[in-house]
Amino acid sequence: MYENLSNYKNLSFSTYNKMAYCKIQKIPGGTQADDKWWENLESKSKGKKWDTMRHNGVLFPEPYKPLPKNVKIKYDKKPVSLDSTDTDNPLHITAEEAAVFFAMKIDQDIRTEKPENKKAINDKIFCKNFWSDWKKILGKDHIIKDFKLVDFTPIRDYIVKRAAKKIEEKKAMTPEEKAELKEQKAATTELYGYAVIDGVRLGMSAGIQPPGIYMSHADSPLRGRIKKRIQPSDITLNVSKKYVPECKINGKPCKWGEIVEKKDVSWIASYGNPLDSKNTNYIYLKREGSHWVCMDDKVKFEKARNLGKNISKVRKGYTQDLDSKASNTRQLATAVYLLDELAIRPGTEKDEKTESDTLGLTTLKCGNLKFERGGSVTFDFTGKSGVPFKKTVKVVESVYKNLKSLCTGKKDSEQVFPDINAISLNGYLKNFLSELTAKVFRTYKAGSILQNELDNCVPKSTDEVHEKKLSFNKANIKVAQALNHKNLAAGDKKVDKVNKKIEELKEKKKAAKTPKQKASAQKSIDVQEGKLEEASENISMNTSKVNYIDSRIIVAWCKKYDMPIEKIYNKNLLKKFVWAMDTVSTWRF
DNA sequence: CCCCCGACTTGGCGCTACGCGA
DNA sequence: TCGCGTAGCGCCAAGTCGGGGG
Repeated sequence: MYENLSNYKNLSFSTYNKMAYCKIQKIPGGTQADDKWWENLESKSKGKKWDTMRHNGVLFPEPYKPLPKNVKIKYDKKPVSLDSTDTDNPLHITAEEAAVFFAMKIDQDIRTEKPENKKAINDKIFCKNFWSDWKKILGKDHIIKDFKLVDFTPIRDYIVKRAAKKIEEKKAMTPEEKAELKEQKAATTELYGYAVIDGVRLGMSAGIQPPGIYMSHADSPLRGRIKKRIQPSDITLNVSKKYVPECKINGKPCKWGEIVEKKDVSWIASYGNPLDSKNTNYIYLKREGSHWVCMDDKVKFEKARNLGKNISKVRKGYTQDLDSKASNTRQLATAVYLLDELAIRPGTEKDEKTESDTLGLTTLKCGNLKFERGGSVTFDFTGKSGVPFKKTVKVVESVYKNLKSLCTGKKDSEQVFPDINAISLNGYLKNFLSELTAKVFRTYKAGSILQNELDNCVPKSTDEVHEKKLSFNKANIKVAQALNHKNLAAGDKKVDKVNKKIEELKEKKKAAKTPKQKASAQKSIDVQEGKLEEASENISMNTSKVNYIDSRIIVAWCKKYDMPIEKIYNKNLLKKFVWAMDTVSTWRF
């Protein structure tokens, strides 16, 4: 598996990088990264990211395979055949294919809502949006006129059965067949899984989004709309002009939409979002293998650290403004106080016609605030991706007074901060610290909480690895709580499950005959109990680990207490944070 | 000058490979 | 060896924010 962290002690950033990446970078057209390559990387003139970029283009999804002729939807209880070959419409999808998409969603829950009443088929907007797109594919003379009379269950039942059969077939495969399948996959990865940047091969994921139905994470007014099938002519490739790859779809030659050579960006290909071509989708290097992401991460954490160094100055600044005579300034200062205190996202403005009405700091409405006795305020709103945010905090007197006056005489649906937005908030923050933006507060919060928790967490040298891991998790949970990262799908079942397991393990411990068995049972109990808090609040630690926690804090702690870092970071995270591995044990956020 | 959108980060969750206990 | 549960990986949705362009 992974070598122990101690092997990497005192390696420089570039040396470690080379160890991680260069061993595997032998491909036609790509040489191994040498010192010069890494030096160039750091010294590239501003805005320029690469000199040569080479890749084999993008990978299109499989074409649609028609259903057997006897599998049909029912319209008004009678079987109806749908066209399965004509894709001559703006979505490039056959009428039957669209029906298959819908049939596979009818039992699915709309995310964020209670499952019992929120099957997609019962969601009026979901159905209305699908119907309006499907109607266009069917054409206006089609016999299907009333969506309510369409029964998709025959297709659903067929697809479910087919999927089950496929699993059985896979199980029944001989080792040789399995090996061949694996080889095929590897061959595709070999061809489409890498880009060569300035002569160095790096992982990319070349897959174009397949067509389907747009499933919003929250309550987007566009949920249920059909996402079109992307055509080669929709694709813009970013590639060195002398290395433009051949365009092929299902083995047939085709033509790329556009070829560009934009050296100031890191994307490899782009195309209009399949739902709404005003937005752009991108193909990038894999996050964990991208040297650009590595370097940007480092910059991001340094910004957060800089906020930490200057936090008293920043606090002093906005505290003064809390009592400013100008209403605008008071609003800004109050918002920054909340940013600092609660690490809420800034809340950029949204288009209510096409986007969910999830909220952030500057878009909060008076109905989201409740003024409690004793100077506390409860914040209750739905945030990014439909995650509920509900916290009660005691605020300083000026903030309480400001918030109260901002909400007095206003309807619940009116904005708490009518005169500010994310842009003006960021502009205001620049007064205190250049390069400071609202989201930096979240990164700063994550770093400072983890550093604090780990400072107070001093494992005994006799502790086993799993005990150290538990201590670490406790600290990580604190961070995830602060950032309100949750896993809603698990519901309440998770806690019950953990509790049940603990009971079982206790029984097992009682029944244990040898001290060794007893100890092993206790270890399992510890692990489960460690999960209890996480489960009870549906906390998800992953997002903070991937995006918010400065890996240097973790590396330093691991070195200090001889904790193998691979117990905290998986393979990909080890790669993503490769730049931090030479951090010394005394390093602090 | 301002606003829209380009480019990138951040987010939850479904799927699957894999490891563990029976 | 087999079935089962789970971590983790990849997918794609949903944010942030600065600067290009009208």
